[in-house]
Amino acid sequence: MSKKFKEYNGLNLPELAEDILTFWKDEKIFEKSISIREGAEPFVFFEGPPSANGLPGIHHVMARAIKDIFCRYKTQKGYKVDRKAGWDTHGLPIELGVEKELGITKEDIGKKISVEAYNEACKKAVMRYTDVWNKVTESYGYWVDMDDPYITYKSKYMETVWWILRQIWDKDLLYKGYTIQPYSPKAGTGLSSHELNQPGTYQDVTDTTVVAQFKAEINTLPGFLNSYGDVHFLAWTTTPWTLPSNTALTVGPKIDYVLVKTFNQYTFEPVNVILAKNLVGYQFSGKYEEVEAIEALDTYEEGAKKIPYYILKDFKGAALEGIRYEQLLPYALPNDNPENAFRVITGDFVTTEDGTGIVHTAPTFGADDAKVAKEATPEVPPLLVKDENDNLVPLVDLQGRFRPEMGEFAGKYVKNEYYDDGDAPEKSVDVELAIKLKTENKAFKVEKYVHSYPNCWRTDKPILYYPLDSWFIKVTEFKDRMFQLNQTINWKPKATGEGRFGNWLANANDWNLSRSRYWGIPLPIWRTEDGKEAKCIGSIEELEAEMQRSVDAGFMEKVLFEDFVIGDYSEENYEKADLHKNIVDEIILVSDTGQPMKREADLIDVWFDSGSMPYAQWHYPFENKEKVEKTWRKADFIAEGVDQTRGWFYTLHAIATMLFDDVAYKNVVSNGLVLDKDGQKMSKRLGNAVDPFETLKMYGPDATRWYMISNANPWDNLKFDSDGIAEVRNKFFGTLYNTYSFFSLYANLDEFDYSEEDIKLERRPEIDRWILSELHTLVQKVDEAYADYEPTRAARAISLFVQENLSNWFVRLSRRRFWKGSYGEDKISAYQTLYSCLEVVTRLGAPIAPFFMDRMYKDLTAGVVKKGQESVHLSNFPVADASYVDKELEEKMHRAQTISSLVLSLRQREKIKVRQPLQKIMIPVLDASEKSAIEAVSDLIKSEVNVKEIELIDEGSGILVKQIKPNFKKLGPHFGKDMKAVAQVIMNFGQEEIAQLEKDGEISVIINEKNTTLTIDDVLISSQDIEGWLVANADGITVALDVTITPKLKKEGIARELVNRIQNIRKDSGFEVTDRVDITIQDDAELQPAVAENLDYIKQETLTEVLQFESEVVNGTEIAFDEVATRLRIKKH
RNA sequence: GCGCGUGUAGCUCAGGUGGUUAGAGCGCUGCACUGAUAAUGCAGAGGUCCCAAGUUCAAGUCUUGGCAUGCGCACCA
Repeated sequence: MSKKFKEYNGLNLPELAEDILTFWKDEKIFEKSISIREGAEPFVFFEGPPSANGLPGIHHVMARAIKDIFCRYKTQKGYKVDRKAGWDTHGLPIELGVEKELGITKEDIGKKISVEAYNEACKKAVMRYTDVWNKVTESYGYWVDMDDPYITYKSKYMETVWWILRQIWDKDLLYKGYTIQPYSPKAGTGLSSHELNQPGTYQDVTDTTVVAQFKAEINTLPGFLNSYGDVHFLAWTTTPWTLPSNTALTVGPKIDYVLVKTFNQYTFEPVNVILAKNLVGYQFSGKYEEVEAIEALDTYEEGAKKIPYYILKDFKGAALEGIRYEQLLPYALPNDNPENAFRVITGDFVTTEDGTGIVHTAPTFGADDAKVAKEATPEVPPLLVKDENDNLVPLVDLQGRFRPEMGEFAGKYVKNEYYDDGDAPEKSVDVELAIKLKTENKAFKVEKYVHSYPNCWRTDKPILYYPLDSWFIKVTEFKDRMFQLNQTINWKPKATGEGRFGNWLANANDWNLSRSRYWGIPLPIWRTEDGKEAKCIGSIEELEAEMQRSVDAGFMEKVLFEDFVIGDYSEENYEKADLHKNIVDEIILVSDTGQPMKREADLIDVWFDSGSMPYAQWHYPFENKEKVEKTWRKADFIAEGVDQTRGWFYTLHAIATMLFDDVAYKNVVSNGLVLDKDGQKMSKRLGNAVDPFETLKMYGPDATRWYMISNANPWDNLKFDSDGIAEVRNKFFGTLYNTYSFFSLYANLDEFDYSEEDIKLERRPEIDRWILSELHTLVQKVDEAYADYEPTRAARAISLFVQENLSNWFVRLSRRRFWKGSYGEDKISAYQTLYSCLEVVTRLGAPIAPFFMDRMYKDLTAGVVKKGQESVHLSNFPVADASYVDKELEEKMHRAQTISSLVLSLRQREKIKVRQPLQKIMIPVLDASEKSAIEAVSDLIKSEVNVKEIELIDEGSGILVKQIKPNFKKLGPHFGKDMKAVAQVIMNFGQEEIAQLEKDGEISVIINEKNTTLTIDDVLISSQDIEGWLVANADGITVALDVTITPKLKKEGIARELVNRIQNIRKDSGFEVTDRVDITIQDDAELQPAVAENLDYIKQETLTEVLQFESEVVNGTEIAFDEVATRLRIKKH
C-alpha cells in the first residue's frame, strides 16, 4: 500500500527546518513568493540596517521574526513584498573597533596611519560578521534579499545622502551654529553622548566651589527690596573658572526666596543676601546662628565665634525677574547686546536640592545655561568676544586656556589637569579666583566639594562643556508638521507613538549633524575662509563641474575622478568616485566671487545615513525616480526596537517630512527588549546572553519564533526562558504533529485522498460542523490580528484552536469515526473535516512558524487529489467563510464541554472511573431552547462521560432547588444607594418567593421602608441543586449524576476493562490494527458473566473471531482489575 | 531629575465600555486514560489583583499620590 501522507517517527524540529531550508534554496521559494505576485499591489517594507560590526544576538531574532511575519502574511494576502536588506556601515563603534584592533588612538590618524588606510580598515571591519549575520538570517527563516543589499558606504548611497542634504540646504533649513557640547581640550575633539556613556567616564572629583555674592543694582530692585541698602544674590558654582563668563542668574519662579541680613565671614562686612528659603539652613550652617530680632545683629563683633543672621523678608522667585546686577568679574563684556546681560531670569530647571537656589548662568559653558539664556526675553547674550580674526570666541580657548582678555589669568589652563606633568601651578585658577573673590567681598562661602564629573575616556582628563561649531538642521521650523504627520502613523503600541515619540517631536531641538570623525559621509559643504560664501554639493556631477571651475581658477590641479562617467550608473563606474573624507578633503572649490572654498571638516551624523535609506537604497533620484516616487517613498510597514524611537524612527520621519512633507512609514511596530529569564538585561559581561545558534540547534527556528511571539506582545519586554520554548515545542508543535500523525495513519489505511466531492455542510455531523465553525471563526480572528499587527493574538488564537478545539475535543471525540466502520459518508466527512482544519492551520501559522507549517502543508497537499502550491508561502491566506460559522453551535458545544467537565468532576469526587458506565445524568433546563441545545449534543456528552441517558428536567418536575442572585448591572443604576439593601432582600428569598416571581414576573418588596416592585429581569435565577442528588455546577449549568451501579452496569464496566486490556496486549504483541484474533481466557467467576452479557461488544471492539474460556491458560498474560484476576492469551486468527 | 511603560497564583501571561465565584498554561498534589502515546485528560491546592487615598450603591478595571521595576532623555549650578 502506497502511503500518500508521509508518516514520521517523531518530531525533530531543528532537522525539519534544515530540510525545508534546503528545499527553499533549491527551489528558490523566496524568489518565487515575490515573482508570483508580479503586477500585484506592492506592500512596501523597509529594513532597518543592522551593523555587521557586531555579532547578532537573540534580540535580533526577535526583531527579525516580527518583520518576517508581516511580510509573509502580506505575501499570502496577495501583495508583492520586496524585501531589500541593508547594512549600516558608518559610525563610531566601527571606528573604535578598528582603533582597538590596530592599537591606535584618534590622535594617530593622519600621523601613524593615513586617513585613507584608516578608512580602508573601517571598510573591511564593518562587513566582518556578514557571514554570521547571513547565517542567522537564513536559519531563522527571515526572508530578505541579501544578494542586493544597500550599503551605506557605497558611493551611490552617499550620493543620494548628499542630494538629500542639498534639498535641505535649498529649503534653507541648514545652518551653522554654536552648541554646548562635551569637549576634550587635550584630545581637541568633541565627544558624543555615546562616548560619555562609556563605563568609568564619570569619576568622583574634589573641586573648589564658590558661593559668590552678586551685587544687585539698587535702582532696578522692586519696591519690596529697595529699602535695605545693598542686596546680594548668592549663587553656587563647582566650576569657578566659568564665573568670568557669567551673564545671568537664574531663579525658579515658584521657589520661595528670602532676604537675609548677616555678615560676610571673610570680610566681616554686613551684607544682605538673597537665596532660596529651603537652603538657608544649608548655607548658614556651622558658625552661623539665626537671631530672633534684627537688633541682635548690632552686637556682632569682627571675629566672633558665631555670626548672627536675620531673615528680613520672603518672596517668590518670579518677583526677582529682571533685577540687574554688577558683573562679578569684569574682564570682558559680551560682544553682542551687552546691555541685556547681568540680570535675573527664570528657569524651571532650578531646584533647591543643593547650592542656593540661584543658578550662576554662563551660556558659553553650560547647555542648560545656553538654553535658558536664549529663551529669556530679551535674550541674554553669551560671553563671547572677538578674536584676532574677528570670530566670536569664549573666554577659554580650544586648548582649555584663558584668553588674553583675562588679565592676570590669561594663558592659564582652567583645569590643572591640562598642564603637562610637573608644570601645573600650586594653585589652580579655581582656587585663585576664590581667593580674589574673598578679598573683594564677593565670596560668601568657599569649600571643597566632591561630585561626579566626566573625564575624557581617551585622555583621562576632565572634559569641558564648550561651545562648538556645528551644522544644524532647523528641526524647530517643521516640528509642528512632524507632529501632525505622526498622528497619521499607526504605532504599535500606540503609547510609544503618542507618548514617547509624540512628546519627543513636540520638544524637538535642532538636529546637530556634525561629527568630528573620519569614517562616515562627509558634509558636502564648502565654505570660504570668512564663512561668507558656501556651497552645498548635491551630486557627483555637480562636484565635477565645480572642480572644473576650481581648476580653471587655479585652485586645483586637476579634477578628481576623471574617468568617472556621468550618467553611467554601473557599479564599476561608481567605484571610481569614492566620496569619503580622505578624498573629498583634497578638493578646493571656488566661490562665486572667486575665493577658495574648503570643505567643512565634519562628517554627517550616521543617523542621517540610515534615515536616508528609503531614497538612498534606490540611488534616488539619479536612478529609480519613478519607482521611488510612486511606491517606495513610504513604507507600509517597518519594525525595530523601542530604542530606535529617537533613532531610526525619528530620522526617517524627519527626512520624509522635510523632503516630501509626508510620512516615511504608515505602520510601525516598536518591539521591546529581550531580557534573560530573571528579567535582567542580557549582556556579555553578565554572561547571560543567549546565543541564537545554540537555541536554534536545540529547538529549531519555529518553536523559538512561536515562543517569542506567543509569550508576550512584541512591545513588552520578553523574559527569555528556553523552558518556554520547550513547552511550546511539546504543547503546540507536539500536539499539531500528533494530530497530523493521527490523520495520516488512518487516511493512509483508508486511502483517503480527498477525491470525493465535499460532503455538504448540512450533511456533516454536529461535531464536524462545529469544528469547521470554530475554524472559520479562527481564520477571521487571525486575519484581523495580523492585519492589525498583533502577532501575539494570532499565535495564541491558533494555539488555542489546535490544542483545545482540534486535538482535545474534535479528535478525541471523533477517534472512533476514523477506525470504526466502513469508508462511508460519515468517515469521509471526518477525513475532509480534519484535513481542512490541518491545512488551514498551516496557512494561518505559516508566517510565524514558516518551516514547520511548510512541511505539514506540503505533506498534506501531496496526499490529496487537488494539489496545493509548491510551498505554503506561495499559497493564499485562508478566507473566512461566514456560512460555516454557527455561533449557536459553538455555544452548544461549549455547553457540552462544561457539562462533561462537571460530570467528570462528579465521578472524580465519587471515585467512579470513566470506564464504568453509569445510567443517567439530569440537567435542569430553564426553557425549550436550552433543552434543544443540550439535546443536540447529548450523544457527544454521553460518550464522553460514559453515561447512558441524559434527562432534562424543567419546571414541572418540582425537584429543582433554585438560587437567586440580584442582577447588579440592571438594579444598580435604579436603586443607587439602596443597592445593598435590595441585594440583601433578594438573597434572602426562599423557594416560595422565587416561584412567585417566576409565576407573576414580579414581586413587591419593602426596601428601606419603601414599597418597590422587583421584576424577573432584576434578578438572575439558576437551578443550583436537585434534591437528593449529587450535583455540580458552573457557568450557570447544573448537572446531577445518578451514581447507582446496577449489576448490569457493573458487568458492562468489566467488559470495557477487559476490552482495554485486550487492546493493550494486542498492541504490546505487535499486532497490526487490522489483524483479527482469537482469545482464550482463564475462567474467572467475576469475568465470565460480564463477558457473556457483552460478548458481541467485546468481539467487535477487539476484532476477535473466537473468544473462549478455559480452566487453565498457561503462558497467558496476567490481567487484574476490580475483583478480576486472571490470565489470557491472544493469537492471530 | 524628566518622559513613557509595567506591576494579577511559585513562574509566564489573559482579564471590551466599573456589576459580586478574577481566568489560562507551566510547576505542584492526587486520580484517570492508554490503537494519537517522547503524548493526553480530569480534579485539587495556590490570589490583601504593588500600597494608600478618592470617585461610586459597586473598583483588578476610573482619578490622585506613593513604592518597585524596565526603557528613553538629561546630565545640572
